[in-house]
Amino acid sequence: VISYSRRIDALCKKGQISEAMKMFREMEEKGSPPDSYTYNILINGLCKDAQLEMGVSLMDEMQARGFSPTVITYTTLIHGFCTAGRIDAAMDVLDEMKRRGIAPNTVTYTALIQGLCERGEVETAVQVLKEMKLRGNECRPNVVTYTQLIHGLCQKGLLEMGIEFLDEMIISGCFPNNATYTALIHGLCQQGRFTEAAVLVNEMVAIGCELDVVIYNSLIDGLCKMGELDFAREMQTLMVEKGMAPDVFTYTSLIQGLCDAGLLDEALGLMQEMRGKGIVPNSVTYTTLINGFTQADRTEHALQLLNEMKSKGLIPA
RNA sequence: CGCAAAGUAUG
Repeated sequence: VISYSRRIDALCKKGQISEAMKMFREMEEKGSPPDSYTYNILINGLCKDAQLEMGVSLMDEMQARGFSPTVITYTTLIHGFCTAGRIDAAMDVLDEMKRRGIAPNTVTYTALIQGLCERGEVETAVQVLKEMKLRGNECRPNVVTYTQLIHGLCQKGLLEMGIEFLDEMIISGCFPNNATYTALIHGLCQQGRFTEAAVLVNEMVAIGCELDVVIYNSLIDGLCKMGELDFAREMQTLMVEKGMAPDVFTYTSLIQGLCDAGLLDEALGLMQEMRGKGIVPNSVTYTTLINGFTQADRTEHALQLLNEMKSKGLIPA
């Protein structure tokens, strides 16, 4: 059962849902019927594939078979509905799990916060966090909870509020990590508030976080979007000096910056440079360049890049 | 530790 479940999980995570379903049904015949783990795995796969109703009927099926849905089953569905923007349906699932005596935990509420933020229901998300703190124990907010909330706030442009929650989490003894700081640094950079982003960079180093490639990429992207291409390149040099390898995100940001500045041939040069470092341009990189050339009315070059992309088996992003 | 939640590039 375990090896079947592992294989089904792997298929789901590769997006091969129908293959996963087939294997799931096959388990019966081979005499090792699915258990509640297997059901949860497949329900998660269905949710990630936006097949929410199918996920719900699978939960009904597991119940009919005598496996009670667990907190993981319900949380998986809540996360699925939240990701689909169906907060009301997520709330229904939450009510049902409570009715059945299954206690929501930190993960459950964190999924809910994500959905609420994406729907712009920021105040409700903050309320959920408060409730988590009141309940404590299994519901106590952790670094993921705070990061999720901060990320959601930053995406809505509510940076000041995000910074307040950064302070709050530290005060409550929950240590921010790179994901937490990335949410804020990225948000600040997107608004051109590079100086404030740099302050947070210093802060994170001071508390013992290592600057990773994602942080550097966020800073480089911000500088590019501000038109500060020289500073962006300096930042790239700095990251290399610190032992961090630029990746396809780094280069695509730089290429975008050059395209925006009308420096298309320089942008092509960067694609060569990245290739020279063994970094393979992906469909986003190509799309960035193609759009740049198109907007500059260098359509022939854009088409050439499009063909090159297709010849490498890449689908336009 | 067979299963659920968080950070960066184009559109």
